[in-house]
This record gives sequence, structure tokens and C-alpha cells, in this order.
Amino acid sequence: MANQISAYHHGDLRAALLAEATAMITEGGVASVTMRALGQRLGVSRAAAYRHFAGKTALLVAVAANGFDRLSDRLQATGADCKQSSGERLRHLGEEYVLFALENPAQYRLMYGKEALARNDLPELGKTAKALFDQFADVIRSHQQSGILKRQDPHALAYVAWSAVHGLASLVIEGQIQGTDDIDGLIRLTTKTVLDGMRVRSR
Amino acid sequence: MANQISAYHHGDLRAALLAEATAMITEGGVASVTMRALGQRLGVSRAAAYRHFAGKTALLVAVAANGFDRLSDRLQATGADCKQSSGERLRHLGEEYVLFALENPAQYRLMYGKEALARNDLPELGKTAKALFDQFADVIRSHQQSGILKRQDPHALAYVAWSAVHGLASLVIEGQIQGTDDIDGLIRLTTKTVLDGMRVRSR
DNA sequence: CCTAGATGTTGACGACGTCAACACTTTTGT
DNA sequence: ACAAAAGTGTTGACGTCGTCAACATCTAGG
Repeated sequence: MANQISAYHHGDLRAALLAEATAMITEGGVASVTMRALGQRLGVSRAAAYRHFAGKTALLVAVAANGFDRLSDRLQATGADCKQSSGERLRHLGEEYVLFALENPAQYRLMYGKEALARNDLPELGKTAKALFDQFADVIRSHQQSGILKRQDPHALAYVAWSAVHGLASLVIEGQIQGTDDIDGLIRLTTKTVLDGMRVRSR
Repeated sequence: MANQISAYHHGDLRAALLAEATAMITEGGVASVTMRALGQRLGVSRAAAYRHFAGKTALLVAVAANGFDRLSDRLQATGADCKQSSGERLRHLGEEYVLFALENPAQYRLMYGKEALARNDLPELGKTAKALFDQFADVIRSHQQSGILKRQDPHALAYVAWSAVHGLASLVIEGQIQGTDDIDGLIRLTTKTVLDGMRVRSR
């Protein structure tokens, strides 16, 4: 009977591997992910993962890709439910971006860090990341046409906005911005400041 | 004779180790730094480094600390030679920050990434980083008193500015902002935009 | 039922960080 | 001057890691 996709020996590993690896990354950082420990936590052997991933790097790439998908979905949902075309939509987008990063710190680091993932292993990851960035740039462009933002190269402006939110997320994740600070307020101040800097001056 | 500090067997390793490790990091990333390869490149044995550093992590911490010192010196020099108290000084500071990061990408990643350096190994690194940030915050404060910047929490404003330059540097270093782009222009646009967002609105 | 393919296991290899034991060199105390 | 002490470098070894080849087991399809 194949109602359960069919459970060979374990009952779809690959999904379990991805989930468990993500959990381990969240718990103890990417360095704590070990093929041996991964197998042990799933009740399989150390080399079992090699039937589903070419190697450790490929597994981590898959985790990162999953992160891109989730982030993309989240930002798309944010753009949808918030229909105001004012700058609020852009701010909301930036804030959701930071919140995702702070809720999934280790996975976020995996997505945008070159450290754990060698430069060559990201053929499709680059595409996914680029698509996500293009969403960003499109919103900027539409805001420019609404006359809210300066009419500079939207690509460049998107990089500036992205830098701000990515930088804030990174600094908090890496522990450079300490705990007692009002993080939520800082997120709002960051998006507000950058948006103001990109606004058309009323003069 | 001890004119040369005295050259034991090698002639001060430790300095050589730090320099070579930095070179290796720059060439092939932090993952390429191996106690064995390090020794081989210096003509010593694999365990020689352990006479000067408690372990690999301690060595990397020293490399990061060296990076903080160099960055701090550079920013201090920038603040000194540029005496204008207008926003230009702050912009110049931010731009020098990004340039340092782009000129020393791997070392910069080591300084601000939690990946290679475990959280516990940074007792003094945190202090150095904080001192550097305080330089930043002081310039912000002085600009506020000059009436150029909004009179918000200078600490928070400094975080915002830092986020922007750190984010831009990170994205370029990690290869998320591709090569054909006009990086220098992007740096200027970023500092300009954030500074404008922090400026007092003339209304 | 039995063969082919998919999935999981075991043994082994080389590379790694690290430590203990040893060897050599320089400094220091008398 | 010389012996003890401290500083510096080497070798051998251990445990862990990623990975692969060989083998075992399970499922599907004729």
C-alpha cells in the first residue's frame, strides 16, 4: 500500500534530513552539523544521507534554498495583504525581512554567507536570491512611479535599502548589537531613516 | 647578541604565523587555514603554532584583533585629516569603513562573523569592536550638536548608519552584489541616502 | 518469484585539531 | 663557567571528520 508515499526503510529521509539539519543549524550553528550526528539523530547511519545528497555541501545548499523559498513567500504575502502604495508598504517589507532573519538566524547566515557554502556550489541559489532581490527592486520602481521616491537607478536604490536591512539583521545575528537594546524600535528607525533618505524632498 | 630581539629557532614566529594566516585567509578563505598547511608554508612543523597560540581559534582571534586595530587606525586618521564638521566627515567615515572591508574581505568576515569564531572566544574582541563603534557614535553626537542631524538617540542612529555600511560591505564581500556594478558609486549613494535620512528636514 | 533498482550499513582512508613526550636553544642564577 | 630553568620546535599518536567502495536489504514490476 502506498498511501504514505511508500516508506522504504525510513520513510522519506531527505525531508527528514533537511528538517533535522535545519534544526541542528538553529541549535548549534552550521559547525555542529555532522553527517554522523545527523544520522544518529534520525536513527540512520552516517552515510545514509549520501543516497539523497551528493555531499554535506549539497545538503546545506538545499537548506539554504528552503530558506530562500520561505523568505520569498513571506515577503510576497506581506506585499499582498498590505495594499497601501505609500512608503508604508516598502517599510513593512523591510521590517518583515529583518524579522525573518532574526527568527532564523543560522539559516539566514547560511543563505547569505559565503563561508559555509563554497562559491561554486551555488548555481541555482544565485538565481533564487536574485529573484528575491528583483521583488525588492520592483516595489522600489513602483514607488518611484508614484512619485514617492527619488528617480534614481532603482537597482542601485534597492541595493541601498537591502544593505540597510541586511546589515541590521547581520549585526543583530552576529551579536554585535546587544540584547538590552530595543530591537523592534531599531528596526523601525532603520527602515524609516533609509526610506526618508530615498524620499523626494518637499522643497 | 640581541639586536634582532633574538632569533630563537625561527626568528619570531607568532608574527609570521599571524601574517601567514592572514594571507591564507585572504587567498582561500578561513577554511583553507590549516595548522598543518600553516606550518608547512613557514617551514615549521604542524604543532609549532601551539607554542604561541592556545589553539587555532586563538590564532584566528588574534588575526581578527589585528583587523580591528587596523580599521580603527584608518578611521581615526580619516576623522583627523578631514576637519570639516559638515556631514561630509560622517560620509567619509562610512566610505572608508566600506573600503577597508572590501580591501580585506576575509579578515572583515572574521571580525564580524560568529561563524568561524565561537561565541566564547571573544572576551576582548567585544571590547575592541565596541570601542570602534563608540568612535562612530561620537561623530554622530557631535553632528547632532552642530544641528545637522536629528536629535534622536545617537546610539540608535549610529546603529542605523553602521547597519548600512556593514550591510553594503557584507553583500559585496559575499558576492551578492555582482561585479559589473559601479561599486564606488553605490558606496557614495548609500552613505548619501542614509545621511539624508538622518538629516534635519528643512521645513 | 525473481530480477533490477533504490535505499541503508559497514569498513576503510586521508585530512584535520590537538596533546604528550621528547629534543634543542637561549636565558638566568650563582 | 656551568648547571638549572625556561622557551621553542618536532614527532607520534588519538579521536573526529567527510567520503567512498563494497556489501546488505528492501521495494517494485515483469
